[in-house]
Amino acid sequence: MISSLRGMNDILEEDYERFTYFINTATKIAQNYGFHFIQTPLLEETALFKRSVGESSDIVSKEMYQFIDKGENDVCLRPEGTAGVVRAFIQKKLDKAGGIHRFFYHGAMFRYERPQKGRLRQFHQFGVESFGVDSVYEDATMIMMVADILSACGIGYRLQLNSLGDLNCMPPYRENLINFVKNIEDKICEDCVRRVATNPIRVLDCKNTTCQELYENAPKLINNLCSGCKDDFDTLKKVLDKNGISYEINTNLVRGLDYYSKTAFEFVSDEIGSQSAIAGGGRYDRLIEFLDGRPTPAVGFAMGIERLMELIKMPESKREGYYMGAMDEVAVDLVMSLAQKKRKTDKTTIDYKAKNLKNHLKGADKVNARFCCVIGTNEMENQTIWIKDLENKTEQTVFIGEF
RNA sequence: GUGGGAUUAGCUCAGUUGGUUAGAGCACUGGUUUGUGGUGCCGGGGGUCACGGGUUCGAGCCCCGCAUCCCACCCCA
Repeated sequence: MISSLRGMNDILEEDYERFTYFINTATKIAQNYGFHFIQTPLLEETALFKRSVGESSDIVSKEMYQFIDKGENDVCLRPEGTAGVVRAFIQKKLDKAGGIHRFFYHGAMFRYERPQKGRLRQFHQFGVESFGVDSVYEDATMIMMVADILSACGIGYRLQLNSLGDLNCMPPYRENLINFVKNIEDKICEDCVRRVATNPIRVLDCKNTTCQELYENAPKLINNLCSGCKDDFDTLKKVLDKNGISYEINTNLVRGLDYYSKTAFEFVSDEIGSQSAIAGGGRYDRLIEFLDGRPTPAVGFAMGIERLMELIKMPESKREGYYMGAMDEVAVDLVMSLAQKKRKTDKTTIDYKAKNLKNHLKGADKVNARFCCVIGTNEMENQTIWIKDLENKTEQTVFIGEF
């Protein structure tokens, strides 16, 4: 037997229902916020992700499905969604056109990681990107949109907030932190030593308790923001307060992708194990110019659909459509052609075997049909069809011409 | 990539110190004295016990390997 590759799942039946329900719910909300769908390729030039996500990140340095194609292009399956959307934005010259452009997308992403609960090699994200708005109110809008989507799906969450600063305040802070950590380098764990070289900010959320104690007195970026970043962060908190969104400040919250600045946020769930981040995002004002576009402010987020799947509360499924069957062999052909007509307007299920009424009612119930329609010898004689409404438990017999 | 646990029917799981033909519930399927379901009763099909080796007179059970899933690290949605 051939099975699917490790970390790559089929989505069908119940899972597909949930998956679609989520996409539909999130799509409706994104549209209400004025966003438009964008679809970009699954395969992109490898350089796109090296430049946007950053070569120092684990995602790019060891988790990409990368290969040389038959035209000798260095390509890879997308490990995240933002880079492709930004590439499309620039390629369509929307950066030069100016104005505001708001997009949402959903689709498969690929990362070669060791799978566990909530972590797959092929997984799906729903994401949103906004270009051309530098107001921090847009950041608040992003957060409220995520909150709306999660609430609409009945999903509980905690929201964590941080500011990563900008070009004015981040680089000096970074130096500061590196100096602080270098002084205690002989006491920190191996991972942290490595982080100082690759992504120093990440030492702050090391899980090692010894490290945590050592970092307690480390400088915090939130206390070293420049006035612009501080004002924005204060405004963001104020807007969220006014709109009833509760949050906690997590000074150790660092986005793993290099392109983020200023606002960073993460929605976490306590119900799904260690892969607890269900949505994450923030501002990335410098990414468009990194990718050779005209400097354009931007902010976005992505949600991991598989991580949400088991948390989604689905509405109860309602009886729908028709079930049709014959109680006598001679009626099967008639049932078939009537059902074919019915399918033009309604969901219709046919049973091709002649059965007694009880079995047909059971069958109608099994497919969750609203109406059970049956033709037997009596009906054949009178050219009628017997219909039972399985919800109201009412019955009627109508002429075939009126069905 | 590192460490730990699990794997028996479609699903959830029993299976005694190694001993005849491996079980249950649900699901599926058929029947059920004259044409009324979701909720009665009776029957039926379905297992290379994940896979590959080994020990043994004999392995679902013990040993080794491997795959997948789960958990933690790591990373992140």
